[in-house]
Amino acid sequence: MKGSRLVPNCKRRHLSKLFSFFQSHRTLHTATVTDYLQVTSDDLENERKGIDFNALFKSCTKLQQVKCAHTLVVVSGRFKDNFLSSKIVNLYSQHGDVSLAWWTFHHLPNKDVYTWNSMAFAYVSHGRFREALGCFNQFFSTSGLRPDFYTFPPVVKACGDLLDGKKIHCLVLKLGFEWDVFVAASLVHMYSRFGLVGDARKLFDDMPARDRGSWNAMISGYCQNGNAAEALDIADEMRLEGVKMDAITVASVLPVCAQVGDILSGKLIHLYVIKHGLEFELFVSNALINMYAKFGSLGHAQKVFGQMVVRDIVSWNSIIAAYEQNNNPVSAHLFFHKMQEARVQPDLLTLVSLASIVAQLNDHQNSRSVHGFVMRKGWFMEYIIIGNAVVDMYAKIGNLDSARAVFGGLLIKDVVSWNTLITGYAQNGLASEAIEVYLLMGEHEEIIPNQGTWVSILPAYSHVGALQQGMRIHGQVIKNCLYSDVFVGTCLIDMYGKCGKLDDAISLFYQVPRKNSVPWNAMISCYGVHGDGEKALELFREMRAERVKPDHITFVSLLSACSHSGLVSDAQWCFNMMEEEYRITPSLKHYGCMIDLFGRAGELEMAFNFIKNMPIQPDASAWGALLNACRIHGNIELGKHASERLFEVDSENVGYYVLLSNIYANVGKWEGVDDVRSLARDRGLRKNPGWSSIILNNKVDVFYTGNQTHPKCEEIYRELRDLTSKIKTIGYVPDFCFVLQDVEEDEKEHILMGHSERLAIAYGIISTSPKTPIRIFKNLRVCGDCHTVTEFLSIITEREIIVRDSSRFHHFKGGTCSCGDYW
DNA sequence: TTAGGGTTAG
Repeated sequence: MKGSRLVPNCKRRHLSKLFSFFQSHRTLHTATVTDYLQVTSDDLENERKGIDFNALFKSCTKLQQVKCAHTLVVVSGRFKDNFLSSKIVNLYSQHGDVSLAWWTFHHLPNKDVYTWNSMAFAYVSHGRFREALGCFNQFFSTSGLRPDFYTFPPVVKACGDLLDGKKIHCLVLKLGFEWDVFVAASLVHMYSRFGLVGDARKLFDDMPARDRGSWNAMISGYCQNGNAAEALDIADEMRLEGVKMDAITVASVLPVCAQVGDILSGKLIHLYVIKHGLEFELFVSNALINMYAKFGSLGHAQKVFGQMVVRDIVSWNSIIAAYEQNNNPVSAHLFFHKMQEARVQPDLLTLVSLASIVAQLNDHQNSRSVHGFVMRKGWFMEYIIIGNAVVDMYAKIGNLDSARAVFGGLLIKDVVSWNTLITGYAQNGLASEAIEVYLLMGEHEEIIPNQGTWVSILPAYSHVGALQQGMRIHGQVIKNCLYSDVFVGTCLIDMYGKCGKLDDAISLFYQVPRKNSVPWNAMISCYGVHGDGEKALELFREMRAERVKPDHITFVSLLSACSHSGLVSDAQWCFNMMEEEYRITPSLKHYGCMIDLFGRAGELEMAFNFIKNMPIQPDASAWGALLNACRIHGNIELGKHASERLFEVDSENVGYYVLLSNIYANVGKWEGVDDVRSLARDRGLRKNPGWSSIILNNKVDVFYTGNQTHPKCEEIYRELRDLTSKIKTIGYVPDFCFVLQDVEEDEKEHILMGHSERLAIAYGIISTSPKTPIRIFKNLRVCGDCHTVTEFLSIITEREIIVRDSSRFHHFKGGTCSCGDYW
């Protein structure tokens, strides 16, 4: 290397490294320095005298050319100068290369306090807290020097736990540095960081002098502990003492306004920001974007973002997350593109948002790209958050195999990882897999279940009707003092309701906070499932009396409850109120409920007119509801029309073919049944995996249709054959229109016999003592033939049989069912 | 010459 020839006194190895850096900086300034050194190469000793070292060094530092400055120090032989070397350490700590900072520091023979402080600070500013503390300990035990005011603040910041913090605090007291405003502020912050905000406040109150930094430390202490009221109070106190808020104060307080939903304070602070010219501060703008995003005020968030002169990765992440978290993945994705156009490199949090965007868009192709990008970056190894986000992404797009694979590959799993997978299975209707993962999680003692766990597992248990297991979770919830949590409470209400324990659901409902619509919706839905529309309406009136604002889900539950109970005029009252009073635009689900309501009540013309007048395109559920009504009331013509429209929008759902075939069969039009069968066969039926579950001795047994893998399979089928021949003697005739396969009658009977609820009922009969009631849970709706069979079974076995299907409870007793539906 | 307090998270 040229450089090493220039300065024979310097260590060749170090110089070559430095000069390669030096040469890579091809700025005008470095070129000047290089030329200057070249000229002096012939007789360094003589020429050295002529170099205006100080001027060059100053220019280098001013232009942040730290490597040039470093080279200058080394080639001029001044690297043993504490002042200069410490300056280099500081420069490196500002400009990225902490290892070069250490190298400079390490080769200084006689380090002074300033040098040690600089090195510790370099580590702290790079987040390498353990090394910073190590540096301090070494300084304290080996240097024999006395720390100064500058020593403590970075070291206090580096403390990883309360014990470290207290040790440093003792040392501060022992050496008498506690009244320095910087030292005191860092201690205040340290105590708040470890949750001891009271101790922090005591230190703050004892301070003889406070500057803005001290106030900021105390305010941020409250903010980070979620004490919003105290934070806002003390900000007020600060104002009264004549200390103005700066960018740091504002950036600390804004997230708290968002946290506690105090939009008024947030907006007042925004006004303050504008008035005091803080709106172009990066941290302030970023905090404003985040606050507005949490309030759902995307227009304001975008306005702040648009007015920013300088944006960093946090600004981009914030605006992307703003749209992503307010369910606007398209705009979020657009901002991601703009970020790429601006050549800003995405970081971990960008990818966390992107994973969610991809999931919301159900974009299978890009889900792979996100996964690949994260893998190439090696982030899975280090950060749980992104691993969990990818698991969640796959689960949300229904790719549970990939979700499971990514989950399995995570080196570290936390409770969120487990919750994510459980929720993924549960929300994709795979309740037994969700339960399996939950039980597996129980084998890992280090994973402590939390609110998210209960909220993910309870719907799975209620889905399969596992009352005992659900009750056990209720016990754990009480033990963990989460019984007043509105989300856990709502899941418990739902679980008791869906497991047939309506009374328990109600008493729990009156124990949880009922300020928002969530628990009300669950309870209204419970009444609906149990066929009690009147009670659902009564509860809705109570909700209005308590001034709780209903949402779109409230009305879906309510309308569906009315439709099953035939409460036509009440439903119309609700439907009108939804738009007129609550300004909720009806969605397809609401329209579907209304069509179902008119249809069940026999008002087929009204239902048909309602569809024709819909302001949005009717979907399969709308036509499906009409088709079902046609089946109930035997209207072939309208049924045919409905099915034609239906098959235009969804030609794959096997259930609709069954409905149509049933319409023809009910009026003896067997050629129509045959037509539907061949139509279904030609189009290739999508098989709906139907299952039923039964719980015996705290164990859930799940039966799939046609399932032959159960250990007691033979006994079950034998019992079913016996029972079928018995019920035939008292009038049962199999209804083959529920079988769409074009096979012989024997085979059709066998297919019907394999329906999952029959397997579950037969298993219940052979496994329990006579006359014990049997409870079955089922994911789809009970087919008409199974309904008839169960009515007969309730006669010959003298048992109550309770079947909860996807929409309601059927209580069979003495040959009749409580559901009131026409089969 | 060096220090404290600040924005995004599954």
